[in-house]
Amino acid sequence: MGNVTIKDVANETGLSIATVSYAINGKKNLPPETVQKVQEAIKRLGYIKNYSASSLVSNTSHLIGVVIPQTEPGSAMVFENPFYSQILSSIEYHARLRGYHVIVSGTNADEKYFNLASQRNLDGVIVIGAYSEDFFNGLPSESIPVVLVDSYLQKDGYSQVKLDDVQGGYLATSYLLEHGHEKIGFLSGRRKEGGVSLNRYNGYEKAMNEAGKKIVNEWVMTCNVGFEAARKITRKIMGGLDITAVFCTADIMAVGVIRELNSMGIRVPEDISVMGFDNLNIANYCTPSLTTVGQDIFEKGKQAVEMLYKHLAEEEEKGIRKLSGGECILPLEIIERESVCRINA
Amino acid sequence: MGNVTIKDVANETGLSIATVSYAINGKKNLPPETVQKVQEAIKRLGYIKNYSASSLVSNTSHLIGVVIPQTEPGSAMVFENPFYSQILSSIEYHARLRGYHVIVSGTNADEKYFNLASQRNLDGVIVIGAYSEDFFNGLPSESIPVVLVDSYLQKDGYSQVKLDDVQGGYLATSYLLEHGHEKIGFLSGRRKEGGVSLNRYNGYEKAMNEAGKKIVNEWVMTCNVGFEAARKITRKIMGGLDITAVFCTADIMAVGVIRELNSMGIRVPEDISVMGFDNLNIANYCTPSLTTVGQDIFEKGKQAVEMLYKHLAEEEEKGIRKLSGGECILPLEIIERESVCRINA
DNA sequence: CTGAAAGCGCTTACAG
DNA sequence: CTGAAAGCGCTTACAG
Repeated sequence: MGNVTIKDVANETGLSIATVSYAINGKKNLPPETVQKVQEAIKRLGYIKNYSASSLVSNTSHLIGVVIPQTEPGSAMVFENPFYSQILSSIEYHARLRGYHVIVSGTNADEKYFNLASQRNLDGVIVIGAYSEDFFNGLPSESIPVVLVDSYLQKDGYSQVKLDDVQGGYLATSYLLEHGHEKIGFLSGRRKEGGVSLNRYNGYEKAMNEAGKKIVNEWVMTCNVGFEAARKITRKIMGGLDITAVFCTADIMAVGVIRELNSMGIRVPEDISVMGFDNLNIANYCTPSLTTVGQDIFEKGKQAVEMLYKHLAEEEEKGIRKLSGGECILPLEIIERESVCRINA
Repeated sequence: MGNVTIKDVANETGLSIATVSYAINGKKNLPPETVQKVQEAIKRLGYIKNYSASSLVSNTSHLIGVVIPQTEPGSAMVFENPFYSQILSSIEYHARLRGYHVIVSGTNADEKYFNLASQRNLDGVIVIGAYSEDFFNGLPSESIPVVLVDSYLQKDGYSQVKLDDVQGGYLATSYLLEHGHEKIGFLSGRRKEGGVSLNRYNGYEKAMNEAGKKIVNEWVMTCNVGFEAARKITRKIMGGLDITAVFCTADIMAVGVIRELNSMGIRVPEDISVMGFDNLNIANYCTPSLTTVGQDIFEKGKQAVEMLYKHLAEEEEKGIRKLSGGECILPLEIIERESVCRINA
């Protein structure tokens, strides 16, 4: 059982528990032979540190919280969109490398998430996605580093990992324009002020304007960011539209669009070209495979962890709790596959 | 800050910390007015229980560990296969309903996972997938409930959540036979003794035997359980095989097969019918959509949590630490979509 | 270079 | 029905 304690190690070595603790944590610089004696005893006894105890006294738990949005209240977490699982796996991996464990959590609409931070003495929190302003109330903002991924909130003291979404929308649209498309649809989730969807729309608009192309109102479509919602809007609207291409701001939507166009007998890309955004695994799974704006999700998760870690290390070293509120903007690139073709205007 | 303690609540109410603790945990049955006084003070003060402290003294953390296999060592977690993210989301959700938090973790090949159980005082562990025998060494088996999901290890005292895989293989194959197929290929991961793949193979074999159909050696194919591996084996082997249908023991493989057949100009299902297993979301994403043996992943995650919870509740009530080592076998059903067609033999 | 001791915030026999 | 007190396993000034 895990009931070998620091006390047993002290007895075994003939040292005090204080010294054992110092040795374990590399605090005072003890003579190497003392440290070694302790390490040997630890191995011999199978000692394992009790984080509950150390967390209680030192106020650091080596635990980070990861929050993932819950679309349908009352249902499971939003793992319909593989984006979340992909970034979560990257976060877990990099946290582990740094010696942290990860508590994943959806959000109870009724309960304040950040209670968890106090209950568990979390060292930091990574928030993925967009939340309402009052989600962040009750967050001990000066006391715990928070990294926001893909959030459009501009909170002081919070670090951010994001994309240049305007640029992404611009890239995608330019790519379509270069391939001869002029009548280009746009499909996204709700375009909220400062949000990802609106930013990508702005990029789309910018590219269209620069190319001197008009955007027809009906080309701009909105639905939930999901596979089924995208199928539905494709069936109801997109099929009847006079467009040669559509830019979807999420791969999960683009895959839905392709799936439905296939069903309707509308050929992709011959009749309609489809462009996505994310470069998820599923972009390879559909036929035709999806040309998309690629973001590096693995890197995104890594950066989130690294930003957190930097704070934590600084805190420890200099005793600062002041957060820099840094920002990290990751690059984007076009990933060419089969869902877009060249046409002659 | 979260530094309102039980002591503050005691001061506020004029009660002792013991009584406050009793009130919070509903231990002795205190008079309702005492309990209410405490609850009011808690609300007023914004008291939040410190789990590090309670875990330290009571040896229960309200924390459960979830282990997910890591295919490529050194890379991220196996979220390539959406199965893992889907079940994880179900587990997190149901754990949360029960008041537990979830620590997700891949496995460092070098390190013993179960250290985590001691370090964090985990109340229980859910292990998803198959692991080598010595993964389980160092697990405090009598002291902490463990639920194995889709494991083929027969460990005493571990609960199991699984499928009737033989039955699943039988169902899939029978479905194909009923649709007139006789030359039916089989694609799975490595068929280890007692493992999921071998069991599904046995179901396949049984159905073929009962129908009086011979299985040709080359029809039985093996590759990694992944999209790319399935594509590759399709290109190299399956294309040249004299079969009219193939049963893949995982949707992620079936989707790879369909994708590659599409690329090769082999029509699905007209030239080759494809059958999957799992009923993941991606079964809808491909064209044609995938006919598959459906398991209820949401329910699987739920059962895993419930089995754990049952143990935990029993422990608390009767002080038993003896595990029942129960078993839960979930039902399977054919989900018809478009990737299988009827042929005339 | 090392140790005795206080204390982190809880829970839980035990006593009254 | 309620409380004083010990103790869970650590860390960390402080003293020597």
